[in-house]
Amino acid sequence: MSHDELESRKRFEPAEIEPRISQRWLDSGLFSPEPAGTAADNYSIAVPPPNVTGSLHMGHALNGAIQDVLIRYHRMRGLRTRWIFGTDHAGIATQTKVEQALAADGTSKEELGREDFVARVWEWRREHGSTIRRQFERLGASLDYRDERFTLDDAYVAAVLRVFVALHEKGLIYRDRYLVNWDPGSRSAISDLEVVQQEVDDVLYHVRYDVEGGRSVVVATVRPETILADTAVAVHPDDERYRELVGATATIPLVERRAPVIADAYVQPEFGTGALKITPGHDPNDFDIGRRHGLEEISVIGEDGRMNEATGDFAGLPALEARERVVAALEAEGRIVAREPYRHEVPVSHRSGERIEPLISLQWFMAMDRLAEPAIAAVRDGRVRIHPEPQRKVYLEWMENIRPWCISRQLWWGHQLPVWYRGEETHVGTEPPEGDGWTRDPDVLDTWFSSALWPFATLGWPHMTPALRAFYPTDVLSTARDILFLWVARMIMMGLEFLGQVPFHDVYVHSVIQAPDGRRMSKSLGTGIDPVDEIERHGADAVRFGLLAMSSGQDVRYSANKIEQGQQLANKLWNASRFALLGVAEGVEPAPRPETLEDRWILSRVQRAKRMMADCIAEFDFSHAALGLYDFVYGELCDWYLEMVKPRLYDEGADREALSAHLLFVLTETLELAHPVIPFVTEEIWSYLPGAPERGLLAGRAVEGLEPTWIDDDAEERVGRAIEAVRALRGWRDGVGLQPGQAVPARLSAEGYDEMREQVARFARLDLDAGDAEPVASVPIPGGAVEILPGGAFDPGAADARRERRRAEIEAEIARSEGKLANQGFVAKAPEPVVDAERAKLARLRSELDAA
RNA sequence: GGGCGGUUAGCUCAGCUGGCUAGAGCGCCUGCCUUACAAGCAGGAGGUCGCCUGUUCGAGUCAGGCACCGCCCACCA
Repeated sequence: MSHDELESRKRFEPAEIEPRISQRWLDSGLFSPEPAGTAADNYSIAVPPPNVTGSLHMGHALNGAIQDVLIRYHRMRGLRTRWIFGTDHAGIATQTKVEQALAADGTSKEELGREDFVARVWEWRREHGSTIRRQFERLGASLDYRDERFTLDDAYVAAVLRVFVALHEKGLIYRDRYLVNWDPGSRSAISDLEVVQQEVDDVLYHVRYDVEGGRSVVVATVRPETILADTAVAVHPDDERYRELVGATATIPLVERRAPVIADAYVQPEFGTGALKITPGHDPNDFDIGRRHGLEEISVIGEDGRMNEATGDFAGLPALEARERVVAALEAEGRIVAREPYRHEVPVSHRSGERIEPLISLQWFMAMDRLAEPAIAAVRDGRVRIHPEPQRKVYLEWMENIRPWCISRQLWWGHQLPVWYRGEETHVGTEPPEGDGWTRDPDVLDTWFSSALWPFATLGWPHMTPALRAFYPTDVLSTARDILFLWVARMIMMGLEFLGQVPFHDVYVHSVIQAPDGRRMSKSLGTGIDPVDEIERHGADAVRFGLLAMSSGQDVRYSANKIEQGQQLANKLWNASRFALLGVAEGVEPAPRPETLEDRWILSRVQRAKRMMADCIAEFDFSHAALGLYDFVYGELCDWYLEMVKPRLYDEGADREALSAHLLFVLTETLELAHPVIPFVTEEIWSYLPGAPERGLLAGRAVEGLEPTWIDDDAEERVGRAIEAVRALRGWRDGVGLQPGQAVPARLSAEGYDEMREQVARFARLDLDAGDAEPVASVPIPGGAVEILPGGAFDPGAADARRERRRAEIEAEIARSEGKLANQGFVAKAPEPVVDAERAKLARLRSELDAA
């Protein structure tokens, strides 16, 4: 780490530095603390486990940056900190991916058989499962990579089965024939949450059914093929038109089935014909109506999406083809009364994109209401805080209307149900039953079932391990909004049920990053931006900073220039550090040794910045944390303090020891402040600080909180005033055409510049020892003015014009202020401090006008 | 259909419990290669805060309505 090397590295080059720093962190073991103590003393976060076959997208990168800020910040507060890492087996997603690979090889999972197929998926995981881990490393995420978990680890499987069996014993998990969302794409049932609505154009057919006594009724439907499964016709109880028909028997066309005309308030008299065909076997509403009226539940469409053997001539046809044939047959009988184009929303599988086929199926369900109750209470009473606030309401709303969860999936990749059958017997247990002739239920559990156990199954539950004691409950759960119900709510329920404690104290729901044009970022739309590419281009610090800076309580558009801003910050800090490190006296260690007003000022400003950071982190306000850091580094440290310090630092004759110590101290505090946001550049700079090798990694440093005695209002006021004066003077100089380098003879006639006189003169290039000639111009500054003396080569016309413009502005503002103060309502009703402030402002403006 | 959020400079966004002469970054204009950084420095232009009503001494900030935009939830054939 030689002086020369530092001298030559004029830019921060993330590509060459980051891998090295990353390796040092990994080798240090810092991210893998020994479990000790209890969760109350420690800090932990369980990462939302990415899909094992996945790769890093913007959501991961943002969430990674957020969690890493929290983790690094708390680790640097000296807490034993663990960020639990692992991946999710992601049932459908992974199975689909491997199936596609098999198809490309000209084979299929059926050809392989279940056992070989599952072996293939494990192989796939060995090959592709570490991508996302390496990508998180590149981001600088200080996850515990040494203790990686997978939701199909043996121990994890044991936890899942135990939970299943326990809930079954409590009667909360049960098997039922029920209408489920059947996804013909993955050929599995899926849960309500995996269904999305999609708008399609359909035809609404009006079909005439015969009713006994030579009467008839016309119903409207978009799915004529389900007529074959109709078991009733329903009308509204108050519908005068059909009053006579209620209780009569209708005949279902084509199948000639006798079916009652029933009255049910669900029917909307205004829609269509006001009469509704009832198909309990293939429609969720009809299913409910059917159960209310004790109707038969007939299935005509099978799990393959084709008409089943009960449909006679139609058997074997895909439902859509059957529709045309059914319509043709109805047409032949003259039963199609009308057809109208109809645009509506239909349920579609989120996974496969195929249209959901509601059908009755024997599946396993979990009753949710009893589990939801304590999970609602935990959020209501604040044991779990959800940020930002609106999400809390969304959570409660959903939980209060929770419905049973279909947990069985007809897949091969996942946790196979711990259920065995033999004839009429059913055995549910963590161990297979005794005796012969048992077959295990082939179904696996919904992936989210195992994810629900994540915060404790990763820590060794059901055993009370040191890790579980040390890190459960975790502190924060940070996630995207789309899995608040799918995952977060279920973790709270399971945590409370099995551990008796909430799984985390705070839930932070972060922004969704949209494409720059406001559309969703997605591969298929071509709107995705790969965070790894961005890391390569700009560095991990830049990407972290940028994502944090653009995040907020709501969705945001991706902003490339925030990433660039982050890169600039890293580079700025790097160069500011070079300046300090190359300029300080040899052999001096960092220590607070303020000698001058500006030394006190910067010390005070650093404390303010630390307070800002602490507040922002406590409020999950990451964009202000990042931008506040930027402001401090640019607007205070670099623009002013480093510039103010230069003459002293460059004065070879002076004793620079105190200044050097203080400068290094300020740098140290800045690095500590910045590290959670931009860990790489700060760690790199840290390694150059005198005495750094003995102090180890910055990432592992336990940092003091802010020191309140260093907050110095007096220094802030005085230096602040000098800064304002310099700005005014620079603006004036520029406005009157003075060359930047040219000194101007001037006289300072303003209050409060005792210690700052020389600095102001230097920054504004004033020659303050220019005698006592009559001034030719005057520049107002706080507390008075700077009078410009003859001899400066400036444009007097421009100066006058500028002065006039300024005077006009001030006069306008004075008029406004006077008007306000003349208003009796204002003086009488506004709070006293506000009125006083207004009076002070008016006085200030008047003196400014005098000076101008 | 219900709920939530947004609409502030050319762009992306800040503006907490009402007191603002409305800010930042980028972009733009002007001037500077000033011995940390030209991926830099200094200065500057640029906004009737979506629209309408109201509350108030005072509204970007609060209330009501309207108009767009986005998201979530929901079983109208």
